[in-house]
Amino acid sequence: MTKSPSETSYHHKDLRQSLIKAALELIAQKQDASTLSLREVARRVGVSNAAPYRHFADKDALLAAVAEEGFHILTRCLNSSIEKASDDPLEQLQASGIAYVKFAISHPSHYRVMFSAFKADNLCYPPLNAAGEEAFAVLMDAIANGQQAGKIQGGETQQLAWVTWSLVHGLAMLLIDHQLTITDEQDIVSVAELATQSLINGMKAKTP
Amino acid sequence: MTKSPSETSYHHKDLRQSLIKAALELIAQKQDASTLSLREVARRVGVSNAAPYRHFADKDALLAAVAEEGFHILTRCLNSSIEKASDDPLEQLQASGIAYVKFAISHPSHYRVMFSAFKADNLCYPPLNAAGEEAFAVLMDAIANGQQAGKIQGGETQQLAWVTWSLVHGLAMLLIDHQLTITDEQDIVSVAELATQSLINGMKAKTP
DNA sequence: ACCTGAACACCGTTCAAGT
DNA sequence: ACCTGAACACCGTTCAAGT
Repeated sequence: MTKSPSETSYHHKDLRQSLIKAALELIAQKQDASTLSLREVARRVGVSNAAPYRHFADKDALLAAVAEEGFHILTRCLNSSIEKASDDPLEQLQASGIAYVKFAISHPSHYRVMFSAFKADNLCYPPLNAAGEEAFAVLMDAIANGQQAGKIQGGETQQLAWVTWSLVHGLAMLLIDHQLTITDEQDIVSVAELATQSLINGMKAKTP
Repeated sequence: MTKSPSETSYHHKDLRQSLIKAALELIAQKQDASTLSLREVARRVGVSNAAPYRHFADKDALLAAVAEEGFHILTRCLNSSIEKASDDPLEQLQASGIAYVKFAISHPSHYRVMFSAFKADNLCYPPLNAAGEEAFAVLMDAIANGQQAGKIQGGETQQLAWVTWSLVHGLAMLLIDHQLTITDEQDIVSVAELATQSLINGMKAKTP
């Protein structure tokens, strides 16, 4: 009986993917992702301290891969919330904003890693950049739809999308870091509704 | 000539205050405050690794003191922006929002330390909590003034303040972390104006 | 080609010992 | 009372050496 390479303590089928998976599992268990160590990830996979360096340039590169995965999941959450909403572009925009906040509070540590890894001006991790822009594009498209339907004020679509992103990102961060005195899940959704409702109201096209 | 205690390599006049000051200086120099080490702070003050532990329980306690100082400065910035504004409560609210974002981008590392240290539900550092609430109270008062003047919709003042805080905090964080493709100082102010203008517009009392 | 073992330069933190 | 020196248990990262 010769063991297959994947069963020995030596070769792994795909150590790269195993490391990302282990990092995700450890991050999900922690309330503070900054305490995650590369050695800890290696230990969980059952590999030496140095092994990850065959697949990632450094710790940041692994976290970038983890962040990329997070943006893909976020994009799916946002798209699915829009599909579930009505045909009204304004309701779609609000639904995606609420879904955004819900995603963040459901995966707090993962969300923090996403936003400590993602830099719009940094071209070190192109797939991460693409994943981040893909998620942002959902918000931006929702606003563009509202503008084309004449329900949102015209003009700088990108700037309005930045403003919307700021609102949901800020609320998400304050909630994740326990900087608002809210704990009840329903109260969180209420504030998210008030926030998105207020901003969208303020961005509405002026009815003649 | 006997040297005074403050001049020997041994006693300091006020090592506690010197450590906070050194930490602030080091943080101001760094773009990433998470790389700040306690040993580095001790080295800059010219004291042993263990010395800080006579004045702070641990590294977090020093960072809490640094964060507290940050919230005091922020409070002064917000109040001063309101004093400079017109009598209109809505303009005062917008001015404080813009001042908030300007403070954050002027002291990015300090701002990050403030929001990684401050926890509304954590009573470990009461002075930090008080300083954080003091800054938040400026925003909340501005909104309450707008409500009393009949210019902002009535109801949950605290929730509206949370929403406003979310907007400026989110914009601040996205700017600090270079997640928006803006670098020009004037463009930043433009977005901050658009953001605060849009939200305030959406929170306005309905004119009969 | 892929991984290990051992090493280097750092941490945060503790504690006996010095003044 | 306040600080030092040395130690402990951790890191991230590198590199010769193993398979």
